[in-house]
Amino acid sequence: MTTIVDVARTAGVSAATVSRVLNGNSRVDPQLVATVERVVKDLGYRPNRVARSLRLRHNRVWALVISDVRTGPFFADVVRGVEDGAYEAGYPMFLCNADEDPSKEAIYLQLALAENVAGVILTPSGPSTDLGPLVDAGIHVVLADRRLPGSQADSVVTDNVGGARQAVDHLLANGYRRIACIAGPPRVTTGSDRLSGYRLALEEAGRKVNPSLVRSGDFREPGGRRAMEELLEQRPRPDAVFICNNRMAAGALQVIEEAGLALPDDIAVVGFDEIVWAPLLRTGLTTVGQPAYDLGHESARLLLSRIQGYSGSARTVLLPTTLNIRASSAPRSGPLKATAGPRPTGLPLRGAGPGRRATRSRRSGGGG
Amino acid sequence: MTTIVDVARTAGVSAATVSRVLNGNSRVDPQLVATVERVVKDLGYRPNRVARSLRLRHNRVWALVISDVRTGPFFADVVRGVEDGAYEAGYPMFLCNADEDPSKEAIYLQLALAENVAGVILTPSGPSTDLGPLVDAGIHVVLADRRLPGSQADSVVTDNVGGARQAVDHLLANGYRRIACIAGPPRVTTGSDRLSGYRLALEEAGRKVNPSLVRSGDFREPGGRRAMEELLEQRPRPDAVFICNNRMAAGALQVIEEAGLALPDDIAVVGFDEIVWAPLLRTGLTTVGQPAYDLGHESARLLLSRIQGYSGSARTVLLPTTLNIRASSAPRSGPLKATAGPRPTGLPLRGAGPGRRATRSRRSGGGG
DNA sequence: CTGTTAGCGCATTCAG
DNA sequence: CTGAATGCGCTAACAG
Repeated sequence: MTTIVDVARTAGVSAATVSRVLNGNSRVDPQLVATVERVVKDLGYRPNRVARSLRLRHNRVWALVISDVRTGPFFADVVRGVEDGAYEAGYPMFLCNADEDPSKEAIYLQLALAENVAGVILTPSGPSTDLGPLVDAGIHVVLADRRLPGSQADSVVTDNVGGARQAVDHLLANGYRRIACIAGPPRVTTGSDRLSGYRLALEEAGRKVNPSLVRSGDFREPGGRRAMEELLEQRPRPDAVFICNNRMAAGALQVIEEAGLALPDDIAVVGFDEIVWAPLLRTGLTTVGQPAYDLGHESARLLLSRIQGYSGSARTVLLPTTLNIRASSAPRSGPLKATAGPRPTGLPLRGAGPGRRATRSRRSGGGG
Repeated sequence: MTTIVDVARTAGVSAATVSRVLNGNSRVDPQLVATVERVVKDLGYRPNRVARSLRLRHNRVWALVISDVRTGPFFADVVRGVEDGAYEAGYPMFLCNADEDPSKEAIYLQLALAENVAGVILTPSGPSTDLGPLVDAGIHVVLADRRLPGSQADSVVTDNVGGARQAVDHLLANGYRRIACIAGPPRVTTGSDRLSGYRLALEEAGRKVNPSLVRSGDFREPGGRRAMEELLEQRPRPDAVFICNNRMAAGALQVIEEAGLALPDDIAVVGFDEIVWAPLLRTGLTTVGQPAYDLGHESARLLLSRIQGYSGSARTVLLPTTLNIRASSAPRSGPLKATAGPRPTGLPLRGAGPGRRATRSRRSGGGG
């Protein structure tokens, strides 16, 4: 391994001079600069980042602590957004899968501390995530995807309440009345916010929330399966279901198919998170799309601005969702058993075929 | 920030002693051990990993250099497999998206060098990837997913040749005769190996490869679209297509749908990479599944064994693929225009409906 | 068993 | 403008 002193020796200068030309923040005789640069090249010298970090007392690295890269395409896209931002800014990035496990998350946050990273982008595993030690150590933190009530960190989230509300509004408008919800885990804000949106939409429409139509999954396929199985046992059966993420949707759709039910006639479905395959499904799946890549990239941008010295109060970036309407939520056909509430409005009979692929976008507050 | 000397001082011992109790590789008076451990706890002392790495002259970190986390579920699963292995072994991991770009890959490999990482798991961007500097520096390298002909590194790959051959065999057996191929980029072995498998299957069946039925994409959706558009212009049209990864399959399926063609009657399809949504597609998609997570995890295992001192010659782990048969490749119906070759065998008429979901597994050599 | 000493590779004083 | 000296926080020699 060739060090800075090797370069200094063969260039006939001191290590300090080499350091100066390498970092270019000090005046050095152009002649020496040339010599040093040539020697650096000849010897293939690469500064040792570990030594540099020790000396500088800060480490040019970020840590990204998320739940799981595998979670549908969503987190993978977020990761890529962050990685691009980190790369552009010249920071490598630790990838840490906390896996919804607070203790694993804690271990990774301690790592961030021990590595003295420049910043952390974090998807908190729950409300008890403790940012204190990081903040005390002067390590910048940006929350991505999930809020952490009570914390003072910058955060970037999608409009979960608005997106969910829009989805349920859409189902109501299309004539569905017993709308179920497969919600996420309540301890994370993506879980609770989407459920809030569902509730809000129903309440605003003057209908009350039927607790037996709300099931809570864990954002994974088996949870979606279980929840859907339970919902299908309800009598009367729900005529629609809003599913709060794509992995649960995959599980739920399998159950629906195995039960021999058809979308949307037997049951309408709207999922959360857009997927490439949505239009290619047996019945095109209506989804609430999130700008996952942007979410990651925006988090990176906020982190970078903090690292570069911005010290205003905590910023919250709210990203809009998109409702991608497909056949799985087409207007209801058949008789309406006016279950409750008003609004037996004139409803179009089965308008949208599988070919319909309208996309509406809406920017909305209310992220809470 | 509290350092080892702070601990030493308040415990009334030397820094060396603190270091010894922390690393536990030397005998220390139990009484002192207790004192030190309590002080460590009281002060919330966390050893500085950067300083430790500098002193030890090796960094307890891995670098994972892959093409793109977002590439379908495949790389995300690989990443997770690696991450789990790294976590279990107590190593954090840099995530580096080389993005099929040799120069970006080179930058990340230099980073690995400058960070003096303990090991690198790499999906080479092409044949010119240079492992030399890493090897010279004593940094262990494991190749994952793609081979690097000429290198001496351990590698973990799936049986791309065998998987592709099996897919095409399956299409042949089901009566398809003009079987097209949307191949990956030839500079990576996953691209070339799958194409080889396609060729082998045809040749073994005594049919020759029609170059106008082979298109090469870039493993992404737009490439799949373009390739499929070109293939559909061929006259006579191909009656089946083998698509070498899932993102290209998504693009290709959209084109097929837009053209108003039905699977498998107008054209049969087999894709590479299993996806959760495959059984839920309009026509269930037959896929060649790869054990992506295992691939990552196995790579981690090989890397760890090297780090722990194993120094035998290069190992190659070949992982089996699985053919997941669904409706998109159901036995051909309709007349056979005996295009060429023998084998106008008696073929069953449209056996498998959408409900069929048989799965065959086959272990096979020939990874080349 | 424990403390003292030395240095990992680098950037930054402080003199010159 | 440049070089010598200093120390980031830690562990490994070496004495004691």
